[in-house]
Amino acid sequence: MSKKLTSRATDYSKWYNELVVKADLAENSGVRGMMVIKPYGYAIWEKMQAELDKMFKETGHENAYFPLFIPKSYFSKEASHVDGFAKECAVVTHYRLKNDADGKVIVDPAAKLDEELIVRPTSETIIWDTYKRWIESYRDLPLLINQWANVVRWEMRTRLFLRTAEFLWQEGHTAHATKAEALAEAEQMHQVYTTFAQNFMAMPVIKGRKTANERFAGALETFTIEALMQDGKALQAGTSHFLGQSFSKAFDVKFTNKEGKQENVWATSWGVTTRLIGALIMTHSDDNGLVLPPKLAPIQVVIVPIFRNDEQLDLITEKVDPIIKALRANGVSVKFDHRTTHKPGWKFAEYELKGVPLRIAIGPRDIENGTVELARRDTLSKEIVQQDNLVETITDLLEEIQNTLYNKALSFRDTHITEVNSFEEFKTVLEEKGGFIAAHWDGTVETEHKIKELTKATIRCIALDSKEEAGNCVLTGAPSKQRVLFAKAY
RNA sequence: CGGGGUGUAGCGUAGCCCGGUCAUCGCGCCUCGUUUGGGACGAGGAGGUCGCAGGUUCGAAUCCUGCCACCCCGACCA
Repeated sequence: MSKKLTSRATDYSKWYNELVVKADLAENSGVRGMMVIKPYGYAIWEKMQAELDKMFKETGHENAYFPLFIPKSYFSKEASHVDGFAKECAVVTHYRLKNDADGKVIVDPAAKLDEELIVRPTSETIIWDTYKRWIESYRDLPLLINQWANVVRWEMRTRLFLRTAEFLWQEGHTAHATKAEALAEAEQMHQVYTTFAQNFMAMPVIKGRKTANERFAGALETFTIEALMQDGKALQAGTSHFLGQSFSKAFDVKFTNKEGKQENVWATSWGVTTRLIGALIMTHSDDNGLVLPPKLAPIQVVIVPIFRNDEQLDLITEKVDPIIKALRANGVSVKFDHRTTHKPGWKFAEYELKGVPLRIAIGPRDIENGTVELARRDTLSKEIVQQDNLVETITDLLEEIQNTLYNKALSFRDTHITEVNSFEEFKTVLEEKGGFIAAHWDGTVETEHKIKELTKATIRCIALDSKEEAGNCVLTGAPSKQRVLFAKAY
């Protein structure tokens, strides 16, 4: 991890390689697009998990775990659902290997499963099969459950972090007595994701609804948060679905209401994935590497001592120890990198690459003057500050960096939402500027498809805060009541 | 699955068109010394079935055939 990076901020593969390696599997495996997440990248995911999990618990949810394998027959119970996932499923057909006559390992044909098992691409089916047995009365509702898990979707084409064959995620699956309550739940989780993206990832997002065409397979309404990457492409960062009664009907999940009558429950599901790591990278990175918002940085402050011999290091360590203790007491994660195997300049570059928000350098000069050198990752600026009040200086700065990153991303995003009123303008803005395009749309799937075909842009969402405004569809000229947001997306 | 491209040391690569001291260079790794406030320098060293299998040839990383893997662009998608 010491290669000098000279690529543009939008050449994300460079930083991915610092965080992950692609799986190096056996020849002929046919397994592609898998990723190994290295410890530093996984630490970022763990921070995300911790913060999200806290928010889920605060909104009344509990964690549970359901099986990795789902019997094939479960998928056929909800028609639109199987349509959505059938083309990208990994299927288990056997449960044993053996050696053949030549000593080669083969699949034992005698160990064929009667019913194939599907490696979950999402867990709706197996969870609703379980809920059927858990829900009897209105007293069992609402059922508010989340699962942290891995899922597999055999995509034809993969992209590191954004679309890998296996990815980590959380999936919430809830059951409610009324339609209104389920809808409120879907909206609530939409807000949780929005808050997480903005407050923790320092990533502004647009809250919106998906068009019928872009909805989750089986959903009546899909709420989305859409983010904008530095290269002008949009990224769907999280979705929350109002599933109506489609799954409760497909899996026959009924409860007895207060009047003693049987009713189907109302459902939601919602999820975010390791794609968020990609989103984080693509929102804030610069040519020196990652830039992490302090609230998700595994290391918030790194201390690099500058010394020529053991005596100097001892002296520095003596000064630094109470600083580290004080910082940790204030909830700041600190790393003191006193390795002798690397020089200070090497360490500076290394922690910049890793996106550590603040760096303290301390050497003989500082010992003499009672100072340290404090460097910010977001602005790459350095200043000499007094050791007194250092903890306060740092906690303030971390907050400022968090805000600076958000505001920078927000102003980039806001200057990349363009209103257009003709198809010519639509194409020009899309090609030359990128970002979101706010345009009128006649509300038909046909137009949606046609625009995608002509420009590769899709409707990212109908923003919740978009105001009613009479206009004409940018493609067909048919009347429209509001603008929707188009973009090229990952 | 269609269209394009690539496979040479841990990583990145030169060489391929025009077969023959061509297995090149950089990074990384190991040893010793000098260094240490922005990715140090010198000297020495280790590391290769040139993707795999055939074929042509006195001779193949180089030419031919087949296969495999990976990357990019499409269809699909968080």
